[in-house]
Amino acid sequence: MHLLLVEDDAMLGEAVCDGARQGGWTIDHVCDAPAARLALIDHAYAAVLLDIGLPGESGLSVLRAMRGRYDPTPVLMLTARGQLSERIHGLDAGADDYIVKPFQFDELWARVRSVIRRSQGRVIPVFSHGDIEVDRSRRVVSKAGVEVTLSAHEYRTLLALLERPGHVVTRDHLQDAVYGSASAVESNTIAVFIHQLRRKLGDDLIRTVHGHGYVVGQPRP
Amino acid sequence: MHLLLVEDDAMLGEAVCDGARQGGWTIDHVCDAPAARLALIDHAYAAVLLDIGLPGESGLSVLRAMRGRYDPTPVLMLTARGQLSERIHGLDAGADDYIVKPFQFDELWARVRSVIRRSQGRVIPVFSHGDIEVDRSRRVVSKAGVEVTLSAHEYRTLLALLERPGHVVTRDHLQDAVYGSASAVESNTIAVFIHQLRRKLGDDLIRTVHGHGYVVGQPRP
DNA sequence: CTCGGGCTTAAAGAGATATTAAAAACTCTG
DNA sequence: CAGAGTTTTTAATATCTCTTTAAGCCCGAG
Repeated sequence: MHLLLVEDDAMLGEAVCDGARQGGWTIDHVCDAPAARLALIDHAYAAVLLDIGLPGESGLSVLRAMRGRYDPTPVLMLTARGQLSERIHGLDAGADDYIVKPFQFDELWARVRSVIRRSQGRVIPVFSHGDIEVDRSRRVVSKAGVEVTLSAHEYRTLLALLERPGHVVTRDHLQDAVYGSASAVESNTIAVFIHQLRRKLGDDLIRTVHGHGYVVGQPRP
Repeated sequence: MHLLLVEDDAMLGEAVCDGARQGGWTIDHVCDAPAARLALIDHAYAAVLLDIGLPGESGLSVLRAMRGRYDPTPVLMLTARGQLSERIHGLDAGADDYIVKPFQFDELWARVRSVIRRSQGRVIPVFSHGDIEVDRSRRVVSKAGVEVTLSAHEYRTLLALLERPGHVVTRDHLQDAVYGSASAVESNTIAVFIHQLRRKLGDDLIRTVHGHGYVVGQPRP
């Protein structure tokens, strides 16, 4: 079981990571919202432990982005004492539970187990389109049952497209998905990734919409 | 039959070890949770005698870690009188039985025999992948029926990989598996162990996933 | 037909991983 | 307790993969 911890306090973060590993989980730790975004694109986690009070971009916006693209991964908010409105906003935005800092670790793990258990009914998404399948929990992509290896950037590009089948995804959006919103790249990297994806997965999967971007999905009538 | 005793009280520990040897068992004795973790990775024991009230990290977390990775080794908790909640948590976390300190040795051995007998039905895992076999109870690895000798660190690295076939295991996770969570090593030790494993077991077993870690492929169906 | 966006390619630059070999730390044995 | 043999760590180098760049070609829209 893979968890994601989004927490800027290094001490607390380390402690939570240790605890998680002792509990038999594996856990990734990121310190800010942009990193969290990228991690969530890369993997399907069993649950996310999300500090709301992040420096810069708030944890809430990460949560909103997740729910905006129908990512059902359970989210447990970590909030500071007294921030009642944060909690309300969080639950409103689709968090599954919250715990107030400072907390007992035992309680934290109990809540994590609880949100995971409650989410068992939900399906962990395995994107598929035609003979292409993406298992996000293993980070494995296959075509006609044969495993295909993708680089990190190729994988992120593909996921960003598969998340909205039938919708045109702009180059800018893809750039965000690959590099985070602080996109500092020039040149035609996205075009190159698209080209690699087509080479590895076949020309039919990704259609280009001239002047707009790319689509995965049924040809529009 | 091999037992593991996790107990910080030196006197009691010695006494239990003596008793076990007289009873025809062999027994390893460790004094804290991290040591217990490592011992459990190294060997498959017939049973674990686990003191819950350890200094530092609780015995419960050891138990949870075991069950978290589906280690079916029977666990007999040693608890102090009156710690009812500990006992409940322990059984909850997957302990097989408990005994209250101070105890009669006769009763202890009766309970040990009992949990071992009850566990006979369970399967002691023998990992295998292709022509590679790992017998955890004997700590023996063989390739195509020929025994291969691995050093302690190589063995731990291999087990950490085999525990999640088909999943990418990060370098950090391997580091934890080899050194415990207080990983204080620099340099590329993990890379070296992987290299040795490939040399001894063949290049096909462990695949590297660039930027993520290593995978042992799913056993061919 | 022309223009601009899109595609393809190859190669340089980064970054990650593999491979060594030797030093340091253990272990075992006499 | 010393010395031989092993394991573990370090570190430097080599190799490989991924990423980015840039230049030229192709194609669609107007």
